[in-house]
Amino acid sequence: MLKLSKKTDYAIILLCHLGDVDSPVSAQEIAGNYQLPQPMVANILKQLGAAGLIQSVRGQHGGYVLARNADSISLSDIISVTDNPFNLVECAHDEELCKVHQCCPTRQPLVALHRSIQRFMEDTTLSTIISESYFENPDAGKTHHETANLS
Amino acid sequence: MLKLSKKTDYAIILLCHLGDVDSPVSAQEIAGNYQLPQPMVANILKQLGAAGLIQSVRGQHGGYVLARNADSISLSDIISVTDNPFNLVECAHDEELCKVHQCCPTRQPLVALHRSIQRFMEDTTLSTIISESYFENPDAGKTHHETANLS
DNA sequence: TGAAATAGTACCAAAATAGTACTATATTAT
DNA sequence: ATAATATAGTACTATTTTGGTACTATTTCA
Repeated sequence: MLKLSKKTDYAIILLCHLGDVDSPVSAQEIAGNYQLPQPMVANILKQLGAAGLIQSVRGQHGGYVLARNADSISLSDIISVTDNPFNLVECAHDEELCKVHQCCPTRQPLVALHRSIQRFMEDTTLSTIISESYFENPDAGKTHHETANLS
Repeated sequence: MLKLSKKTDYAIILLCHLGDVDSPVSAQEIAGNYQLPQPMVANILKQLGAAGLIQSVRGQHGGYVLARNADSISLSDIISVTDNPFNLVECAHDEELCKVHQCCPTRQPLVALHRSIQRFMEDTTLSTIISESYFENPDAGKTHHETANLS
């Protein structure tokens, strides 16, 4: 239906939270904070950890911290973990998947759209998202980053 | 999973076909031509008809023709019929749907992405798609239209 | 009047999404 | 030591969406 999954939606929220804090944050803590289902949050954090976007700290006062700088984590990275690698149309990365690629009218323009969205998602980083969210909810003053833009 | 449904994919193919022909084309004819399941094709055409994008001609030599000019049918129009109205994130058109809109970091950047994609889909018309498909499969010579572009 | 087409609706199966549960392991405070 | 609190890994379930089918009625024309 051409929308982001809740998993991705949640993941962005979680990562933004981690980007704001230095000490490890637990799944419970985040779930409580944003009123999200705790097991879901735990699962997503596990996946993000396995993918190397965040680092886990086990034990009693454990939790998660970002594994890299917030401006080197792109929206594309996140979506690759929580959805699948982005593919607007199946044939976007493999022309042979198309039954009618000899005469398919859709490939050219849809692949163009695919690439544009892809680039946007690569250019939009966690830094971008965090700074924009401050712009909207200015209860803290942080530096303002450049925003990737499609147009 | 952030991809177009088959229904949308098929719809674009069907509409492109109709855009190339003047006399009514039947569901069977198109299904056969592109090797798509006939009942699916019939259903999609029904929906496109109900939505006013194409016009039906009943009776023995009936079928469908475009109801309007190909350059006044946008990708957005098509997707509205075959998927749902496009919504990258639920809150894109209704902020109140967001449980955490007080502190949600995602809204601002994702709504920006939403709007960009939306605009692209409004700017890309059936004409665009048809002319680009000729560019890729040049077995006929037609005029070349401007292409909506995200970047 | 029969063949070929759309109109309308209802249905079904498979796949994806959203969310849960359980067991094991690591860390630390007491 | 050990209890408490955390992640790690995996497997499972329910709901929703998608993809596709079926059936009956109506229209048109040869």
